[in-house]
Amino acid sequence: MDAFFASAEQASKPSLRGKAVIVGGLGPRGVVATASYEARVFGVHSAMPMAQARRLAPNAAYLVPRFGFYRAISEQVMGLLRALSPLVEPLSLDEAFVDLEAGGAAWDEASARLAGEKLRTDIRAVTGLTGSVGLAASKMLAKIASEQAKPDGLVVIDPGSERELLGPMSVRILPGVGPATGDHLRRAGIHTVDEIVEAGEDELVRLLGKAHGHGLYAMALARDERPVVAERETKSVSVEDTYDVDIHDRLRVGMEVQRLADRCVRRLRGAGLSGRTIVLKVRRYDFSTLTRSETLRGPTDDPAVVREAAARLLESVDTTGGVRLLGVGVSGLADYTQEDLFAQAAGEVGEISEEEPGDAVAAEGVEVAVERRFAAGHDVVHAEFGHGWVQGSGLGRVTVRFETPDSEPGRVRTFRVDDAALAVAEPLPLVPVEGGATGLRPDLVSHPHHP
DNA sequence: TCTGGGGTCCTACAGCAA
DNA sequence: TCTGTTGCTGTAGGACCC
Repeated sequence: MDAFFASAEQASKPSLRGKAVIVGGLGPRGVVATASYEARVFGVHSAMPMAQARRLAPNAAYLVPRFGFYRAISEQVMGLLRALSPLVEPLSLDEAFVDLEAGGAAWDEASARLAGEKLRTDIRAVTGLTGSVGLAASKMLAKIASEQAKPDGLVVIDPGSERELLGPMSVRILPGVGPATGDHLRRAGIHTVDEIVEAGEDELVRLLGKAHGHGLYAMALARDERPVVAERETKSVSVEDTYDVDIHDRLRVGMEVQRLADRCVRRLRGAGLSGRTIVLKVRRYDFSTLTRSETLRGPTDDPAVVREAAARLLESVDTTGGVRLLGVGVSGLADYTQEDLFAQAAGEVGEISEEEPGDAVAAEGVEVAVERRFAAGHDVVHAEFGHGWVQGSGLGRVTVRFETPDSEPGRVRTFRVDDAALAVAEPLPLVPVEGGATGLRPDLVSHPHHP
């Protein structure tokens, strides 16, 4: 999908179409998740600190991501992909590999092109958004092709033309070559894919180590036999928070770790998993990051056990100077809980403390909590004016723009945050669906409502 | 106002066992 | 019995990806 989060927001909010839209964390330490193409003109791109984005594009619309909304759209698209082949490997909410041959959906270039164009048409019809398709003989090349196809295009890499295409390109297009490896290669005088080939496999292994060296050399020769894998097992579950300001108080650090442990266990249990290894992650004031881990005798999904392990791990960490991030994770997963049978028999399995919004309210005050409820970009409904979205909030006020995916750009009105006529609402489907049925997940859908 | 959150994979090293 | 090799497990860190 093209600029997925930003495009979904533009489709949802007519007044943002054709405008610079930036989706990401809005706090003082947020980063950009997705910038619309209009915002990219200003130099804004993914992973850029939000503060820098605001300097580059002060007049853009800044929105918080709505993952539930994106997930619903993603599931529609993944459904279309699975109709092409059972071998679909999602990489993220907005990207997937499809083995067209395995699905019998394509057997040569012409049939592949046809399937790709039909897919693009279907994506547009079902979601109202544009997607791009890359067609090639391997995952690496399909990925490169889809990058070239963006936005709203289709690119085929003909079998036989791969080496010629790849040769002059930067090493950075190869999967697994990021900033660090890119620098490493550059210092060795290797800038292009051709220069990797010239350097030879032995030299690459010497520079980058065994796995990476062999792998990259193969990629440079356009040799990529990695299969499309439909189901991959989860290997770890983790949660982490970056705090708006560093935490210095050791007691507070301990409390945060407990909350993260609970959140992590909630996710673990939600997935029906348990795990043996507990990991604590600490990022300090100077951005230095360290992890501490402990492996238990057997897998657990007991919040008390995870909390205690995390607390023990914290004891070995020096937090003087302050911490900016804390995280708790569990790996060594099993899909059953062989676990603490003794504790269970004794009825000692801990309870997970109740949801945190409550805690946050207590800690930060009602004003902030209410403003958080009306987060920028989220949908609301007003008894008199109908469906809209929060354009901004602060000082006890919420500014709402009243419009829906299929309306004209709407008008803006401001309310008090405690206005009884104003309530949080679910996103509306981007494409009107006949017969009352809707394409979105039932729990994300509310009824169209016009002011 | 520098730098999110959720993952995966690889490497290196220590300790232990065969 | 001592020594060296190998392989596995646990731990820590780093790179990369979206």
